[in-house]
Amino acid sequence: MGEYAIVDTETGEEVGEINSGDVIISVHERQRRVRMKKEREEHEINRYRGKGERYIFVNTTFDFSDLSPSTVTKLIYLSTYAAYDNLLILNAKSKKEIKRSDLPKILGVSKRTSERFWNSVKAYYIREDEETGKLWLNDEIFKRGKLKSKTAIDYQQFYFNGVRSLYKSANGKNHNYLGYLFQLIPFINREWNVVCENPFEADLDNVQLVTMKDFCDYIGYKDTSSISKLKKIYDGLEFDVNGKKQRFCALTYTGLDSGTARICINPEVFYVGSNKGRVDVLKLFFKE
DNA sequence: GGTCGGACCAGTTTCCATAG
DNA sequence: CTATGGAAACTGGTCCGACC
Repeated sequence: MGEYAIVDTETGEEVGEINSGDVIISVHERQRRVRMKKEREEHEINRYRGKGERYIFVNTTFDFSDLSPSTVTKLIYLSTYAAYDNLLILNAKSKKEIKRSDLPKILGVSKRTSERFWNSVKAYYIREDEETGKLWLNDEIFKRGKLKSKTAIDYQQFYFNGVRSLYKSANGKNHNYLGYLFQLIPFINREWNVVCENPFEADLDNVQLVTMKDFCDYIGYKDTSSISKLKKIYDGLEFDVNGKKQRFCALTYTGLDSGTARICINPEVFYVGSNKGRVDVLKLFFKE
């Protein structure tokens, strides 16, 4: 059902329509995505792997922009329940499959909210086996286990422990803010875990960092008057790492202007770069 | 100029009623 | 009984004005 028409202001002719759920991105934004796709094809990386931790790869050519931020967060969290064949199971030992009716309990939301979540992911992101009720993640987006190195550059690596701990310690209202950053995964630098314009640049001098002001643009904030609120919220997003509290992301800035702050994501949640030493240094920023 | 905080509006979530 | 629609409550974003 069309809710709004797109009309040529000169001829008055109707040239298209906008439906509920459609997403509008600017020409500038679209050009950058095209450019980044090209960059991706020109780079490859050697992957650093964490100490026997479980993780899932998420295809970064998908930015989940057709989902609401809180839905993205739920989906990423749910993906940590995937087995190696992308079947969703409660835990690795019991192999008990997750059914649609289990979702409210796992996601920690009401039945109705779970139903709405399901309605937005069922078309593409998660497949339900009609006979058995088993749930499968779309393997174009999610992959567990080994990747062929040829395509490795296209994936971000999420750690189960970090994502789960983060999801559980952020109460429901903060799931939106987690989602904002999950949606920016295509813009996160592979080596340094900072939000930036050129995510494949390994040389720190050349990384074009994104400021809080740019971040507001990306996530659709109309002005920058909420930066200080955003800062407080992201500073307050803490989760448990081996018994110690850590921040989800670090906002670093020089001087007094927080509008120029840069955003760096805690590598305990996701990290795909190659250099373990860099990761360890990054971790310093997330301590209490 | 920038930051902060309150008021208002819009979007989300929950709860309940109703249909199937 | 489950699935869906809608009202009410709640949360988050914008606007705007006060205060550095």
